[in-house]
Amino acid sequence: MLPKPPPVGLPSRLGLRFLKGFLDSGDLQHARALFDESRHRDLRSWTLLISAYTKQGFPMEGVKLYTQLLREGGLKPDKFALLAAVKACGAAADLGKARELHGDVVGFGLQADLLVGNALIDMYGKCRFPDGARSVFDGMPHVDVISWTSVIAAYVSSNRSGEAFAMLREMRISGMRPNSVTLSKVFSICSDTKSLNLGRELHCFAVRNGFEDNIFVCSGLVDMYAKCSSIHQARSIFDSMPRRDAVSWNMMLAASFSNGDCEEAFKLFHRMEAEGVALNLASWNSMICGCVENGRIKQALTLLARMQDFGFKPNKITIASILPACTSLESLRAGKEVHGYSFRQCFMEDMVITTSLLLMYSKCGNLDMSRKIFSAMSNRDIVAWNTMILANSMHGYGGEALALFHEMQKSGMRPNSVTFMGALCGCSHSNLVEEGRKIFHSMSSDYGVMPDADHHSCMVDVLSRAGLLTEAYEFIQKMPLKPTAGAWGALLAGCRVYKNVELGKIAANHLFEIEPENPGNYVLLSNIFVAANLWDDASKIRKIMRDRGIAKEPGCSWIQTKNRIYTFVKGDKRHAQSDQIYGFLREVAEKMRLEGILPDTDSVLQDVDKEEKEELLCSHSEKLAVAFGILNLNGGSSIRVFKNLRICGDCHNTIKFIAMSFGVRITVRDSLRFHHFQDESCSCHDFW
DNA sequence: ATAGGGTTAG
Repeated sequence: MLPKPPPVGLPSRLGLRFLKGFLDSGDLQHARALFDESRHRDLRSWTLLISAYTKQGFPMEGVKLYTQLLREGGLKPDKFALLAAVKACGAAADLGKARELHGDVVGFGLQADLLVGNALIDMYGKCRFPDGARSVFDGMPHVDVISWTSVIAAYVSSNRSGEAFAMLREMRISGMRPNSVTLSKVFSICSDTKSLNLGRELHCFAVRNGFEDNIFVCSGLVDMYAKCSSIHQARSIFDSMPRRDAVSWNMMLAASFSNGDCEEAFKLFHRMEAEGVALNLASWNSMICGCVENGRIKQALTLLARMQDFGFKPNKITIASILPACTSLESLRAGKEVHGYSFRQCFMEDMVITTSLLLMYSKCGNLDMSRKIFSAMSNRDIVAWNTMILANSMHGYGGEALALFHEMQKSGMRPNSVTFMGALCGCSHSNLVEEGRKIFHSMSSDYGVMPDADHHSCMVDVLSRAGLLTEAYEFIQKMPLKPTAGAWGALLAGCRVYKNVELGKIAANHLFEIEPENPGNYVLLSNIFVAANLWDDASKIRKIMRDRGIAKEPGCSWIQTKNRIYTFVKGDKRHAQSDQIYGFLREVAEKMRLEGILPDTDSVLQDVDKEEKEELLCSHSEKLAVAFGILNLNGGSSIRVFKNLRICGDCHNTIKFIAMSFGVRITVRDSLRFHHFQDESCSCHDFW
């Protein structure tokens, strides 16, 4: 099937034919090997290979190849080689290289060429440098629709909509008629800024100018209306289109998903298949991504398998869409598989993918792997930094989170609102009160980022966890925004830890108003009463819960060993190893007693006697899962347990004891954070 | 040779 590699040193004409053969069959690796071996590389081979790298999604390689051509080729790049390099550079979005290439074009005297000029404009636009695009445009002796459109597109992609519209006006004044591409570019301004009215105006403009039946324009309109949350308009345009291609269908798929209507999306997808629309990779990706966004993880995975049955190979977009699914499943196994695939496909240069991997590993409990990936990243954007900061905070490494926060700024990155969430969250989990205060106040004064409700809640958390409950309460009262459930919830949780009944009641009453259905708040308040021996108040709360039909969310823990996930609820006896598990836990409890570690019975809801309480504690789901993990270690040295609620104090003590006496590293992810038990301590320093 | 699908907080 494939052309055999020719012997080294073939005349260049023949070598080129073989090179083309490899490239046509998409075999970049063989093409490159042939190219590297060949003695007579002509300009055409260089150009072909650069374009091929760009087309296959590895533009950086294309740019490198161009640099190599200049350095060692002994050949002078012609117009087509430059065009290929400019395209590669645009796809790589490398502004530094873009400027160099611009210089080369001028050096070779090609800046007046229409094709080259347009390519330069496009390149600068993709590098998010519209001023560069504009200066190329202004220097061109002749421009066409493509030049105008590309400048407008450059402004659009940098969110400079004012200038984009100004250019559109100038274009019309100059007598140049916008074409369908121009229009669809301008539509995306409305999509991004959600300006429905502007979109409607442009829609009218399109109709007046005879673009009503244009497939490009209509697809753009579908997308624009959908993004402006006007799904009905989007649908009616889609339905009235005289012709539709895969892109129009894909737009409508995405529109349905973003409207939360998965059923409709699947209906459309099946209609595509039935009507013989050529499904492409983007169609599958839209389906997978849409399912993940709407929490339909299983369906997303099924689609991933099915698309491969149909002969489609997952690309970077597929991987970036499926990784959040692995993350939300907390499936380290699936995540690792995707990591391996990404590595083999050379996707690890892609920041979106590496950032997703960072998050996947940290949410699955493997922070070390996140750190490895992060330190291997050659480029880091704001999202990558934010994710790494947050990962450290989640795992209780507030000091590291703050170190990253400062390192990020040293590297010239400006923190945004998400950055501050991560940093503050790190402060609250690691008891860094002074640092938290400083950061919170610096937000508006030094960085011009207005703290939103979540930042405020996080700050309440910082104060409450440190036991500064009065200050936390005052902070809430002085908030310029209406305190959310998050703020009161943080205070209430602090009141439970520090046994403050008065403030606890205040916080709880606010929460009962804001979210009357949330059982957690009732349970917390009841726990506070129990700890203070206020049994009557505690039972009143339980009565209110009964009357309102609110049930405590059952605690549930799970652990993965080999290929299965084992789930445990409180008092679970369904497992084959049940007897062993309870026996193990009784032994541990006895050993702890001998060492003078007493059971922490504060978190038992019922007013029962002490022995019963201890019995109840012994059957908590997280203990069962940990015991199961230890019994099934099979020579392993670490276990990972997940829990849907917060870990209880007694379980925390017990698991710490188990980790120490068995020399095992135990990770427990509860509803708030990660706990890493190793030797005789937990990464949370008993502070959560 | 200029449309479409992707990553972070709660």
